[in-house]
Amino acid sequence: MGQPATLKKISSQLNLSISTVSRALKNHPDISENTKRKVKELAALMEYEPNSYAVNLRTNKSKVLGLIVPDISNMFYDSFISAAEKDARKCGYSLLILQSGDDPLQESENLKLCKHYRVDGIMISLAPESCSTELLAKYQEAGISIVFFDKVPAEGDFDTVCIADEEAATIAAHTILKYKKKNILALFGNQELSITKKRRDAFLKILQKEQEVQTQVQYCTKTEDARQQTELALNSSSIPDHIFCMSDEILLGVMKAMKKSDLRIPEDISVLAMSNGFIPGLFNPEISYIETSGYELGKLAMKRMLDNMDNKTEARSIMLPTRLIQGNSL
Amino acid sequence: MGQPATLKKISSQLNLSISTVSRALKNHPDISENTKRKVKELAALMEYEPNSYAVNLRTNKSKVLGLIVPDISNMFYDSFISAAEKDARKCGYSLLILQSGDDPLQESENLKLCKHYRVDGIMISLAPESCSTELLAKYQEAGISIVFFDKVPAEGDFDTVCIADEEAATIAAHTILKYKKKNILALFGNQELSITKKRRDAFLKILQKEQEVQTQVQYCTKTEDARQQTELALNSSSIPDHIFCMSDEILLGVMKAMKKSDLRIPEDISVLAMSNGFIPGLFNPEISYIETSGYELGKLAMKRMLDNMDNKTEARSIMLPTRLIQGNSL
DNA sequence: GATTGTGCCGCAAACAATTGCGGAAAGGGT
DNA sequence: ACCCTTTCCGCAATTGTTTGCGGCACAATC
Repeated sequence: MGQPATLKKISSQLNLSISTVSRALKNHPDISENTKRKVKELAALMEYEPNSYAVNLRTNKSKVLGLIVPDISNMFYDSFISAAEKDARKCGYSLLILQSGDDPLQESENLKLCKHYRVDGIMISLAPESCSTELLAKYQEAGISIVFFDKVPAEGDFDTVCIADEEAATIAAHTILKYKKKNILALFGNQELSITKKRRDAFLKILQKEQEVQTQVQYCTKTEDARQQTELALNSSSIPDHIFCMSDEILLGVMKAMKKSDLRIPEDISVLAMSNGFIPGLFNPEISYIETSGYELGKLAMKRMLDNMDNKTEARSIMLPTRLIQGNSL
Repeated sequence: MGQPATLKKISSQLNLSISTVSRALKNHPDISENTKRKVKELAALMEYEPNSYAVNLRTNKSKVLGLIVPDISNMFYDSFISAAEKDARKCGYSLLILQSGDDPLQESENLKLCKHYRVDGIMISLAPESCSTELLAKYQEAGISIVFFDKVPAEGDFDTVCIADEEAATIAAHTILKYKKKNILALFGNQELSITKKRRDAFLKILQKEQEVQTQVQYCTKTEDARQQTELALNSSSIPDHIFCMSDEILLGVMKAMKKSDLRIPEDISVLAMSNGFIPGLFNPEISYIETSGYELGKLAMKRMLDNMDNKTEARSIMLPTRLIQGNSL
């Protein structure tokens, strides 16, 4: 019992051929009920399980999907992964999860790993300055389904699933206007990312129509940057009456700076964020936010991947609708 | 170029045998330098890569490790996974990550999946009421390295890696005594878990020696439970002068309740938690905590796993030391 | 000229599962 | 007695890689 059971071992025990055992276990009509019963009994006893390597070798399918994210340890991505894993499991797929660490080099290494493990599909959120799209296009040619999510390529004919960035930013801008805010500090992330550009452009498109509204845009890649930017603004001659945060990381920095000031939310200054939902609830008052759900995006992306592998539908972009979740910060 | 390159294709192009090509690529001394050069050039051109299924089939090794956690979307586990993935990659291993959802049934299904994919090792944090230890013992017999982490089995001769729970709880208790607290509300998690028992017992062992110190113990499985318990205590006739939180989830519930009251931290009531480090920094004042680092535990567990697979050392329990991180809540 | 040695390479089996094809045995019909 | 059908099963090839063994050809030695 030490070594795992194989068809060969079962067949030699029963004085049958390997092929007969294989067919018996698969209910092939050629095999008599009597033989089937005996084979199945022994197989169960020996805890036989087909060797997945051998099966994969023949079928050239692995039932494994590659999932590449910048960092697993991240509110957004971990909920994405959590959702994706659950839905993948339901359809018999497992996930090979790899981190790029926002490094283009490591990203391409990850892709090679996916190739090496011959995954059936790859879901990827790109690193900044990624140069992996050509490689991915080649993989797609070779029959691997590719789904981009969240950080998607700006160009190319690919399957993408992402937050409805323009819509979300538009909702945010309209909400801020509704509350008659006039002096807005808008904090965005890495301005190289298309996600940042999309959100910023849609946001500004609304606000710049209003002549009496002042909007100051700043970019901050990290929480600490956001804290400093906020502190600067709060100590400036024209203190903003509203702060907009493009992400959870930025919101955290803003709130750290707010703690040090004695401005009240929302009486003196209001706050609106775009968030996965966890962080805004931690503050008092709870921060209003436009929901950008990693969990929902994970479900959507996995659905797309599974559809894709069934019936090679053509490439298209899918957006996850967003909505305003009201806290008391506005 | 559509189909992936194989030894056979290379060999037929060069009029060599498959075995010669294989040996040439592996720098076997039997093969002439001339042939090696030609083979390697064509292999590079055709982007040859050994079929991992075929290799695995022969070697019966996969270079994949199974990693089973209750939920990926969790502060502690996502930092654990992040660390584990990085270190695994360095040694040529990849991770198959599965979620049990704290469900014993799904946990055993995950284990079967690991078996099916013939992983080289399994790292697992057990679900409550798990009944997987026998199965895991069997897998270990079959040659799969098993490392338990965080939620480890109470009994059995296994490799375990976990937070030094007793030490952490002891530090917590001594810290609380140092600040002369007399009326303590101590909130613990699911009392079925050995992690809870260990922390509670070590904690109480110190505090119950002190006659003038009152300690009220409550169990709360979720954030909301913790909030309710805290609210109850704050509205009771004897308001505690200190709250101890066994975990981040509990700390969140406590702080939600605290927001509604006008008690000041640390003047009116002090707080000490056990935490991964992220949550305590979000509050004002920052909460003091005993560090229970998922990231460090991930590094430690992966090291143990890799050691284990190299030189079958005997089973042992490893503890990750902890320390007090001072905020201003005490 | 026959033997030995060396360099270079191919055959075939092994890993495990799957499957088209063919074949033996048994039964029934003429 | 012969043929045909049905039932049940095995042979062998296939997927790609690895490896022990053996073998061919050419050169060197006795």
